[in-house]
Amino acid sequence: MFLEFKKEVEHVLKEALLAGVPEIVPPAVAEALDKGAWEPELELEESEHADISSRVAFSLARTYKKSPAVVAEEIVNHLVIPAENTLISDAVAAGPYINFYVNDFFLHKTLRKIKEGIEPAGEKKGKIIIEHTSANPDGPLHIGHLRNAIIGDVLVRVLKRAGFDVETHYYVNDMGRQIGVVVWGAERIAFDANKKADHAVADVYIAANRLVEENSEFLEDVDALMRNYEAGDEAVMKKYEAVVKKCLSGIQTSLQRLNIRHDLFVWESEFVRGGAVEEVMEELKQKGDIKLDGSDSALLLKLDGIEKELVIQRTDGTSLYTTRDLAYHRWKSDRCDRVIDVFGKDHELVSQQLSKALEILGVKVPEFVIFEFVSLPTGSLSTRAGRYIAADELMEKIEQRAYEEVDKKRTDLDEGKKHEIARKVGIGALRYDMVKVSPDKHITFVFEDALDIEKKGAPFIQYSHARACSILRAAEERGFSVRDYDASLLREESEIELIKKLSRLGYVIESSELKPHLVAKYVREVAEWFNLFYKDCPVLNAEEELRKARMVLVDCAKIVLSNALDVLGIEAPEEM
RNA sequence: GGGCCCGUGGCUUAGCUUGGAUAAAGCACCGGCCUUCUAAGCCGGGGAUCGCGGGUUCGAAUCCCGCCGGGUCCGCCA
Repeated sequence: MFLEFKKEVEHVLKEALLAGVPEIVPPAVAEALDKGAWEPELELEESEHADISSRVAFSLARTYKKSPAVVAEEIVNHLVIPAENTLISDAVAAGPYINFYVNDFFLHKTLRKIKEGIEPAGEKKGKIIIEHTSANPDGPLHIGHLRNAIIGDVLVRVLKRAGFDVETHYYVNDMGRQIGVVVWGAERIAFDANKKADHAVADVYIAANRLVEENSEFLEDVDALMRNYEAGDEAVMKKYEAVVKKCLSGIQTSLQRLNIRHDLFVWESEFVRGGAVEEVMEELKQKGDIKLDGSDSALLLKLDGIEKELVIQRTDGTSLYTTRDLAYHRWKSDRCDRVIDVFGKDHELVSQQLSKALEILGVKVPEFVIFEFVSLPTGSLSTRAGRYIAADELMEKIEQRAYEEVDKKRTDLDEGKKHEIARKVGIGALRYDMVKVSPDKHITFVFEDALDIEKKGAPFIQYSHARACSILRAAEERGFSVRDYDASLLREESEIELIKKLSRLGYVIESSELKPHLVAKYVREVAEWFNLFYKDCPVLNAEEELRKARMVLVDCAKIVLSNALDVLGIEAPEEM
């Protein structure tokens, strides 16, 4: 509803500017005005002093040669708020600011719209393909992957809500050396059948890697495997497929537990065998600034503004990761309107090279969401040094920690229920922790902090939701129902502020599309306001008419909380 | 060495795109609140030279330049 209010303010303010400005504007602007071409900058901003505020008077003050406060006053004098069917109650000049306030109709309409159901955005805005996680299939996910996966997944959810048709990809790097090592290792080391598939693969990878490092002839075996795989040798392909699929099945189990799913797993080898990589290479040779590296003739591509040339083909003629990625991006680009990649900071240069090369090919350049690294107090993550925390281990511990909490607080519940709540709270806390911070902020992962359910993260929000559910449950038990209600009875500050907060869901989704942490902040604020309302305003014990109105408000808060949590991929428990 | 990112109370952060109304939260700390819908909650308190130094501006956490500290990348790896 807030979006509608904002639009109306924009309209009204613009009309006022067009009506009020002419006498004093400079000739150039006056001329544009005559042609109807002047698009005034409204400078609207959120404000603690109003529901929305404009500081346009500041910038006009210069041309007016009057003080901002006087200008604001004059604009307000020209401001006409429609007599009816408006969401604006008032516009006042507060010094240099023009403050706009919502009216009762806005509040009523907000509740009505929420009760009718949260609309998943009216018109379709086009198709987006978003790639995230894409961890190499040589072992389980660790915390670094987790940040990628969770940011990516929240982005997917935000964009879907914003009205896009979203397809999620996991790009499977099945052609790298490390996969070759695993496949080689799988021929002589058995997978531990008692372990989760991806962990079993990691064991073999680590063991095989050690053997290969100690013995260079093994290395040649691996190279041979890689060549044969790229060439499409049937028997080798079968071996690869078995290993990669095994690992992916384990990874998918982890992702599922996190409430994340991908629509498509795209194997990079498809682009080699399907000829797409070859096509890209040929085209780059024609359109790009190509040079040969020495006599051995690896192919280098010069990219605008980037010091280092990009190697697009090895001396032996085989392809490289980046070239295959180019083919993948061209394919994606043909199938959608926007391409979004969630990459770690270490891939930033790659993303720039990718963009430049795609420009040469005339392919739509993807949008990148680059997130900074997750490190441990002991230093940066390193799989080889054994300095990492597996996602599975983390989920296990955090759920267990959540269980202890539920067990302590709800002795009345049965085990199944307690475990279910613990799962929702634990995973929710983890997801919230990963997404609440801006992607370009470096994170030091402290295990104890992540396990600390007490901090104002997901559990706090889920708790508000559970409280709302609890009131509605109790109301039902007492036979209270609401057919008609009078929203104008909601006059307490905490009631009005809560409604205003609820009205912003659509606005937040709209305005934070590539900034998932803003959604996290919003949900927390809704929960805070709900808690204030909960404290201030008894629902069940209120006089009948007021009770009905408050029940509606509780219901709306519940709806917004669960929807906003869903945008974050966090489940909303009915009780905690 | 060069590119990119980060640096806001003791700790973790929001605000920076588009400069404006007392710099906003959480954790921790101190003090209050369970005979009323779940205290995983609420209220109050102390605590910030917005890394440092210049500049632009009527006005800078926000824009520009320099510096310092941390991260990351700079493979015929992925």
